[in-house]
Amino acid sequence: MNHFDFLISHFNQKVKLNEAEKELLIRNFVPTEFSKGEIILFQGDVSSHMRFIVEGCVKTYYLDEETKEHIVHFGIEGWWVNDLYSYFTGTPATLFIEALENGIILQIHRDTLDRLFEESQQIERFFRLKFQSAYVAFQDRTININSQPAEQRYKEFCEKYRDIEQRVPQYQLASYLGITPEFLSRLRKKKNL
Amino acid sequence: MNHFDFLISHFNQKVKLNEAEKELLIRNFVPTEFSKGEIILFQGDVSSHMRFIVEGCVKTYYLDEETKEHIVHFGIEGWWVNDLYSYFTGTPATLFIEALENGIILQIHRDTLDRLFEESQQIERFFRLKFQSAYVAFQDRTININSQPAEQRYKEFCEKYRDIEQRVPQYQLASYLGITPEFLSRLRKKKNL
DNA sequence: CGCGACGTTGATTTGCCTCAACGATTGTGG
DNA sequence: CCACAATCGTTGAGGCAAATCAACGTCGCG
Repeated sequence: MNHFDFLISHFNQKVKLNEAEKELLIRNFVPTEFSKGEIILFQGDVSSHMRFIVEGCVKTYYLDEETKEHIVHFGIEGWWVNDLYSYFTGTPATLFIEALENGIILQIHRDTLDRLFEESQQIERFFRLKFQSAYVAFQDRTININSQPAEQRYKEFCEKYRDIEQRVPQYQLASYLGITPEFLSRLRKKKNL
Repeated sequence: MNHFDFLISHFNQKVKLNEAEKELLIRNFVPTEFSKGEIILFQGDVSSHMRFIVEGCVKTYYLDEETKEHIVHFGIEGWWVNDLYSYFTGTPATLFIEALENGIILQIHRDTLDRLFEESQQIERFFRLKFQSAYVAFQDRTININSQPAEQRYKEFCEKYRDIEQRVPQYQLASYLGITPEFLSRLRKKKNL
């Protein structure tokens, strides 16, 4: 499947696009390759694109006191990645986005996307629905973090994102879960007995 | 100011409504009174309305193992309150919404609102923008919880929501901050020395 | 007045962190 | 193809933030 077919079928899971709208997407989303270790968005830069992962794996994180890495999200094929805060407000990003594998994203500039919204309510609707789910996922996560001990959170992550758990190093998973690599190691040990 | 003027000026902070659109809001939002202690949304029910607080103060929370209360949000005049997860997906709510004071909300049924979206792109846009900010606020909060100790979180809450801090009992604030009332008490004591 | 809701305080426990050291694996240049 | 470094996971000892449990003071209210 080519990149745009993937993008379009992704849209069609939420809304119904006509041919003209498909054309709009094809003409305005730009494919970009990235390689392992490459930083796609820098903290401090303004994020002015929406980015859809066609292939590969990325992490989104921020630095604590300029040193310690806190992972906020992972992303793989079929996910959108961004510092939405920066994208929406035009302020400098607090998050980095970095490639964990080689891959390809489709991206579109905010100005272009806003123009598409004027031309197609279906496209605007898609993003409304998308932001809704993103919100819901975050609410879920916040509830989870506050009410579950680390062990439970780890277990649920494995069930929910087996595909991601396999692809990222353990210390980064620990960072996502909000614990130290050492502690995660102890949890895993206990579990396997 | 009457309820609808308040609602309309709230919309106009984000989009530009014409007279017909204002009429749509006035005709389709329904004012409802609630009194202190009343439960506006029950866990287990499906949330099928968007709710805008015109007056009063509410808390949104869930129960942990059917016993312990975890507060997710507070809300006062000018805020929207909901279990968006339930609203978006039509599944039973995980959250309760309960009044901390007497007050009034304006509410609209999901089916009605979806119909308004068909009639007015401005109204749909307003909600897209609204969900964007809601998302951003949640991201901010998640980052905050993971990287700051309780003391710092308390301090920031007081600065940011002085109006709320004054209106809710201390043990509920503790719940929102993710700490025990006892520990919050110790923090406050330390602070005042 | 007396009861229940709320805040405070002390003693103890615990979940998770920090620091430090040590294998195992991978990759890279000589 | 080996040697060495770097990267990653594991293990142990000790420490700290915050929880738990229990008791007590203080309001406001029926």
